[in-house]
Amino acid sequence: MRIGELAELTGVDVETVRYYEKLRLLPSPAREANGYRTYGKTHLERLAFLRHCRALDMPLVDVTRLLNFVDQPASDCADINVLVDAQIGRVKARLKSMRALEKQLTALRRKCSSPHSTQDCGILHELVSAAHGEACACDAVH
Amino acid sequence: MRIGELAELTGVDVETVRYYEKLRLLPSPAREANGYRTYGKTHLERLAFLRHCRALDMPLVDVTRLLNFVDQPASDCADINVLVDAQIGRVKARLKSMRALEKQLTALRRKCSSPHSTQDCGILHELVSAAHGEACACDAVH
DNA sequence: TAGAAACCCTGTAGTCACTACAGAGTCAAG
DNA sequence: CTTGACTCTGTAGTGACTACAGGGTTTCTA
Repeated sequence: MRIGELAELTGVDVETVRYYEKLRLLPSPAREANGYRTYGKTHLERLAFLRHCRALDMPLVDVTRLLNFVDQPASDCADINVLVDAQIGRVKARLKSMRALEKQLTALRRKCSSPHSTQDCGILHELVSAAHGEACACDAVH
Repeated sequence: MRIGELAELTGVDVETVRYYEKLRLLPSPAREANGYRTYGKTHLERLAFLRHCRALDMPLVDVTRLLNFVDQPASDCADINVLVDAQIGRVKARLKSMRALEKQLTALRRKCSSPHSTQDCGILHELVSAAHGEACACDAVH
């Protein structure tokens, strides 16, 4: 299997496959006589695993560590839980701030419905007020 | 006011203030005889405005455009709404995927509670299964 | 069989919004 | 007088890619 096919099957960009190889997340594949990379089933699986972790928004350093665990089936799995828990923590925190953000933005948006000159724009007015230290619609929500 | 004080008042890192200046988001301040930057009230307000927009997670290009609107009070504000709406859209989309992500991760986490060898780890097993194209706990949720 | 389109290679630079130095000068307090 | 805190410029690093530039190879079509 050439790099294009592997990329197609996993939904990864060709450039990204090469990028993972450079970072040693994927083992260097064999080469054809012309220098083209050839991949096997193991590469496909490892890349699918990798993408699955990335779909869970795990940083590549964590994925690297998970892949090390996969390579050493006899080791203890406690560290895996720590890793996943940390990821859950990150996601929860981000989720919380995103929810606040959404409220702030919609509150701000309500300040201006019909188009008029920027001089009278409620949105801009709110944002400028904030610069003067006054209360802003988007602060109030929080 | 020197850069340290400005940074203190706005809660921005000193390096970041200089960074904003380099990107022309902040006008170049006057200099003391020794070359130190001196800032006035307008700088403070502009920087506060900037940070407020950043707190709403707006990209700096959008902030630049908003600042241009502030500088030209006579122009039409319809574009501001477009800009804010786009930001709301981005946040909503991100929120949706973060919610799904949280569910996926907690489903995955449930696969392994007590520590054992990685060979038998439910989490790793799920992740590897995914690499074989099988259903995974975290897919099911979605 | 010629030529074009699609693929592959390496290497480097760009993205975003900072952050972290290195290496130097300046200033205030003890 | 020296220590520490501040300031300066400029460059490089972060994370996870993405986008070339400038080549070579393969495959399809006319």
